[in-house]
Amino acid sequence: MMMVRKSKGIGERHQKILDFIASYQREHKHPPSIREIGEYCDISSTSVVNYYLDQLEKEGLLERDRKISRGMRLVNNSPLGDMLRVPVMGVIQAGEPIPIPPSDFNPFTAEDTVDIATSLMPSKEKGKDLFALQVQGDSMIDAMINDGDIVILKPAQEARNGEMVAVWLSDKNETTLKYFYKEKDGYRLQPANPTMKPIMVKKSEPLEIKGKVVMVIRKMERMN
Amino acid sequence: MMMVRKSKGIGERHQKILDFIASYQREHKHPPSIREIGEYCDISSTSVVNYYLDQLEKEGLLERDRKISRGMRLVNNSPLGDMLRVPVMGVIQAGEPIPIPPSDFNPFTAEDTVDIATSLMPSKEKGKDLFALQVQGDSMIDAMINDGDIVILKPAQEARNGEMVAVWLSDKNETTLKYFYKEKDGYRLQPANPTMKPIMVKKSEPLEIKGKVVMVIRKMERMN
DNA sequence: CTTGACACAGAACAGGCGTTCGGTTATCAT
DNA sequence: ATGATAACCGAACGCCTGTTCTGTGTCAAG
Repeated sequence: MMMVRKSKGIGERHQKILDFIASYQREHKHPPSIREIGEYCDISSTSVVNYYLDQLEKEGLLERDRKISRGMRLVNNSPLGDMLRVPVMGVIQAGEPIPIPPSDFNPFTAEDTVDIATSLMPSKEKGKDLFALQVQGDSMIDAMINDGDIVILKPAQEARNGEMVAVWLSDKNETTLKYFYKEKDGYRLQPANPTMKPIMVKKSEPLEIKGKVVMVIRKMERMN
Repeated sequence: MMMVRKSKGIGERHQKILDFIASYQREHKHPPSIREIGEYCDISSTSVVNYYLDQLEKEGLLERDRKISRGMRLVNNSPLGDMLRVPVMGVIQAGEPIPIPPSDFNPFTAEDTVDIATSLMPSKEKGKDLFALQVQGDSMIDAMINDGDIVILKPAQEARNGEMVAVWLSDKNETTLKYFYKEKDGYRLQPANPTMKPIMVKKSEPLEIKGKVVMVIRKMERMN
């Protein structure tokens, strides 16, 4: 019996071909040939595979370089995207100042870095001046940040309401991560955990904003 | 006159070939053929290109799939490009079951995905069966996981002590993320936040482990 | 000077691989 | 019934492409 597609949309077999191309590309680092597609999809004739590839191309899901071996590529997502290399400047912990990179710092020569896909980065923080810190200790726990977490920061001296910032309270000799709110009589540092009380800082008290938190990454690595 | 290489290291021509392969790959999304390399590098014989490619392969700068058209790939610098594409299967929230991908699921054709650099992945969880869920609501707050966070999970039906797991408590109709500990009389589900009390589950009560949490990602996106 | 390693050229061979074309079967509207 | 169309098969054709083999000129060591 025949398939029931009748010219509109994408059928099961089209999908299977797309899946195969993607996984083959992933595994072999180059696209499959028409005959390899046919073998995987139980299509005995190369002309039928060609027939389907033509349709996929018309649907805009595939690009083809005719006459070139394996000259096809999936056109939707860009699997080989770019990523940012963010330098890990050190650790952040209560009672210690926050290390800040010098302006001429080159992330590619840094010893310790983390790679972040640009597709993961919020908004337009794609600038290259980002830096990362590893959290040490449980002191940030009211910011929903655990021991060992990696926080990615964008250097900043001021912040808008609702942004999470890294602040240095010099009189308390304390480093902390909190949501930042400006109020009439000073600043409110709101923990991320809503069950916890905010810290109120008067205008007279010193408060240095060191950076805005852009992202938090927690790796769950346990034992062996 | 001849080139002056004499068997050791990489010469000017090797470098030109590597550069060409890289730029050709960027432009065409697939590697060049031997003859195309020859044309660009002013090498009239395919055997000479092959000769150079062999050397590059011996140097470990190139990999080749013999007999396969354009079956070569640069192996050296991968500061950019080595990432996992993890499908976002849906949301996780209290009172809802956890969506689990079918075994034949292909992440590369998924509509919603997140890209994670393999360098960020813990241990050897580099398998392709990972999936991601977006946290909805504050119910996971005692697991140090906030509304909007992305959790990356590895499918699992059982866990070892100390691992963070996604569990489905069918009698309480509740989904939750907790650290897992097996004890004499049942299981202890320990919140990540040490100021909070654990949940004790008796052996008689139903407890379904759905997956182990491998990573948590929090994007701090605020206003515009 | 001889020898051998090295860096090439060129041609021929053999598979790989996309393309094309003539047929076949099933479904469906006319 | 009949023609149109979609979904196939198989084989042949021919370019694409990697491989291999023979040969040539250079250069340094013995």
